[in-house]
Amino acid sequence: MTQTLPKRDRRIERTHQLLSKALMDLIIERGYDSITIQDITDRANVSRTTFYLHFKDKDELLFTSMQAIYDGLLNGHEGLMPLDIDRDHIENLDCNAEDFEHVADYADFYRVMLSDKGSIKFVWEVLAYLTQVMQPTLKNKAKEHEPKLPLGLISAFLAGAQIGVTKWWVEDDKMHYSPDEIARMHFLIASLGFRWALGWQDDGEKAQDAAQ
Amino acid sequence: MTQTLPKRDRRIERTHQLLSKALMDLIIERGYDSITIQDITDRANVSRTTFYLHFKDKDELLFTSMQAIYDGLLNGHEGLMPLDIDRDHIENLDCNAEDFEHVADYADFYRVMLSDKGSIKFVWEVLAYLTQVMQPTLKNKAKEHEPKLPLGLISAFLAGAQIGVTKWWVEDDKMHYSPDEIARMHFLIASLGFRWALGWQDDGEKAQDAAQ
DNA sequence: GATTTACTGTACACAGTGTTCAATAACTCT
DNA sequence: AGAGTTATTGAACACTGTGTACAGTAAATC
Repeated sequence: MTQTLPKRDRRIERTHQLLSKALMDLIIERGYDSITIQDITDRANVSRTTFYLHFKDKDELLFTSMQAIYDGLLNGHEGLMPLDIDRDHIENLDCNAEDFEHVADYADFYRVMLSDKGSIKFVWEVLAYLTQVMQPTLKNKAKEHEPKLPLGLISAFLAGAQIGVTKWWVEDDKMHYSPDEIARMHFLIASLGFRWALGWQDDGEKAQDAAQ
Repeated sequence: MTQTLPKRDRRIERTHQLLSKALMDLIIERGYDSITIQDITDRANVSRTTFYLHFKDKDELLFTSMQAIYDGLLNGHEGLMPLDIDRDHIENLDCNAEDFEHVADYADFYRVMLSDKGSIKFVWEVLAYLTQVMQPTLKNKAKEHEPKLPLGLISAFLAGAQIGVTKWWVEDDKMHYSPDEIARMHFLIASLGFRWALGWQDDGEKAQDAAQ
């Protein structure tokens, strides 16, 4: 699977690592947008010319740097989610606990990137990632019953909500809750709705009537 | 209420309008980030020096320009929401139809601003706006029953979800659904959860057991 | 009509981008 | 270990955009 391509020059590997590390550190220290290429190469002890030999711009470095991390996450998801359809629905969709653990691991990074000092491309990338990751699960679920809303809308809703909750968690809640707790809470409100979250279940029928 | 302050110079009014209009048009044509001050002043037929006489930077112009629009929206919300606690819960929280109508009115603008070519500060501004707007309603609701989750988390969840749905609506759905339809769908999944949206209600108890 | 104030064009220093080039250092491969 | 390849380097360059200063002009207010 991990093909050993024409053996990459060690210098390339080193440069990539140095630049990645420098970027990540700088993001945490000062935010993304204000960082210049010069800042990155200075920190990495690499020539600015070298940077352009490898990357088109800051964004390309960022996304390349994220790739490794996200590959790991995605594999985790793919290993768990779409296949065991017969398991309990609840546990099956609850695997986003991994997402929140991942956020906890890189908390400083996400706190910045999900703030004014972050990058909009990054936010939408995360949104797209979340959407994509839940797609197979939703499709499987949809086979069992007739969905009442378009799947695209459902995944857009859930992905957006997850970003909102994540931002709240790292920013306002200061990660007071554990990854497991926040994952559980997110899962509960996502699956049962704010009606449940606010503490009343009695008038569920009313709302469903309103659906027509 | 609309206090007639020391009577603002007509030239100031005119410059503000010209710059606002130019910025909005340019955003729709080319996206936000790539626009320069020079672009704006060229389009507005105003000197670049004049720009700096009024605004610190592009962001300041953007948010000033948005203010008027959002003031109107907020007044709509405040007039409708927090006061009539005794009305049906469902209709009471369904007033975000206004939000989607507003998005429909400025669809081209939102399609850009909620894309890679948008502005991250704008996105978080909208998120904060949505959060703030639903706060009083949630607090009122919370008085009636004991909330099962922190109110901050609930509003973060709902605000994020609304942005996700809005982005999906203008971008992927190409606004095939009407504002009313999308508002209704959003409200339904928000209040009843994805479990309902996917078409099964039978195991609601299971999930609630999982809450402890 | 006098006075105040906003607008204008030009000019400047500055910061960051993206590319070129020839010299040098470090790696790979046999 | 040596030949050949390739990455890195620093200096230089043109270019774009920012933000400020200033003095002259136009257009408001009163």
